[in-house]
Amino acid sequence: MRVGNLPGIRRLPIYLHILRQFLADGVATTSAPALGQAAGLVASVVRKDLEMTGVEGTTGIGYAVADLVDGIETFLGWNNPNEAFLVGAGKLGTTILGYDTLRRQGLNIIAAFDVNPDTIGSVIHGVEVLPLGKLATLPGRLNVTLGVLTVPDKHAQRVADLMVKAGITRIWSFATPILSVPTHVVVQREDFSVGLTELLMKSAAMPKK
Amino acid sequence: MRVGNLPGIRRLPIYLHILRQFLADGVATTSAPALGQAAGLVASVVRKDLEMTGVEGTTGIGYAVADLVDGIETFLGWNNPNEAFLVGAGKLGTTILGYDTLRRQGLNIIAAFDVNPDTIGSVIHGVEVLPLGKLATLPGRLNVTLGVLTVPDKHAQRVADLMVKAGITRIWSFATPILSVPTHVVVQREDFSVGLTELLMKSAAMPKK
DNA sequence: TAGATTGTTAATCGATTAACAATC
DNA sequence: TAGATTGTTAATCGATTAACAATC
Repeated sequence: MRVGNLPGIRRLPIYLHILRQFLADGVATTSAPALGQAAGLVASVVRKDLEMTGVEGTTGIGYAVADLVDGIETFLGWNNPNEAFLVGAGKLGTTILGYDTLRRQGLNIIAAFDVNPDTIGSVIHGVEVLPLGKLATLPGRLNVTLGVLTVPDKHAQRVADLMVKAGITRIWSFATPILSVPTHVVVQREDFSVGLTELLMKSAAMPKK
Repeated sequence: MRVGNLPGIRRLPIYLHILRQFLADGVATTSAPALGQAAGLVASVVRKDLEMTGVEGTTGIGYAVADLVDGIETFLGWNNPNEAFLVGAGKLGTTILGYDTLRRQGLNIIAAFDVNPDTIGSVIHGVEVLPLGKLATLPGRLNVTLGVLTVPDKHAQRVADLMVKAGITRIWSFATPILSVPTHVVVQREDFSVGLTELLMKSAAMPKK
């Protein structure tokens, strides 16, 4: 469960955005100082981060932008998306299903589950909504171990239990409760308020202009 | 722009969730070891984090749950929400406007802006949608410096420029591009893919069961 | 008193930054 | 050759963890 250099991994998507912009602008070669400039980081940290991906630069010249884009995407697993189930096809679930970008960022939702008879059987953004009951057997049958949890808070733990029982070992949760799961299951909790809080704290620490 | 102990600040909302659960369960007193247990952290880190908030415990006993809830909320600024404008009342913007929890987490959106004639004038989850043109003067008039950016990626930079010109100094952006802004403006970029990537990396690093 | 826990200091660990030889 | 940049090592910085005296 130890992941090498998480802060560095978090910066990779940022480089990717910048590099894609470079590609679009016809820039074929870049350098650690140039990327750092664009990302607001010093060159050393950029070099260390890029080293993770295994992409090599040329001394005195820099890096090929296309190599970096490809290398980062491969390292992040973005050009080999993971099949996933989404549980809870309500408002938030629908937003996620319609968020095309995620498909290019490692996530391929192949089915959704819900308890609402009105939504069961419908197709949301190309994904069919199945009755929650089917969750028990489908992950095992299709060998899917990644689940997106977008049910209301009060059902989160109960549904998480169902997911775990069905063989889901990786849960990306958008519900607020802290879920308790067996040790072999990894939960990533998405908490909007963290980013907002960070923003408020940072601006409070800013020198008044 | 230096913020003391950002990792610690990020953990505070987690404690808060656990503590609220304790309150609901009628638990009046807790301790660093107990909180650490629930959050998956060692007691020392919990004590250090709680120290930030200024809440004091009692040697040999622990902390009063209600004190901690109040102390953390106050420290995070959650019981004194910041007035904000939202720009881009599309799908994502609508989801944010309907996300009640944020109101209890420091965000009070008082108006939204859009260019779509169909949505202008409508009221989404209690918030009126105004024409984008009004953005130029309203922040200054109402002394609002916090803005939520939920426009499509291709308009993000242009709209950010408008926000900055209007006096917004804190931008919470849900658009993917890296925005360039003057140094007195703080941008917090919300990137869904970061959490997902973290989950995939963590589970890849897990021992196979 | 015995057990538990705080607040705080010191030790450890990991990430950031600076520096520089090698090289295009 | 002169300028620039990589890859890597060493120095610095900050966060995590362990330890413990004070105290309820």
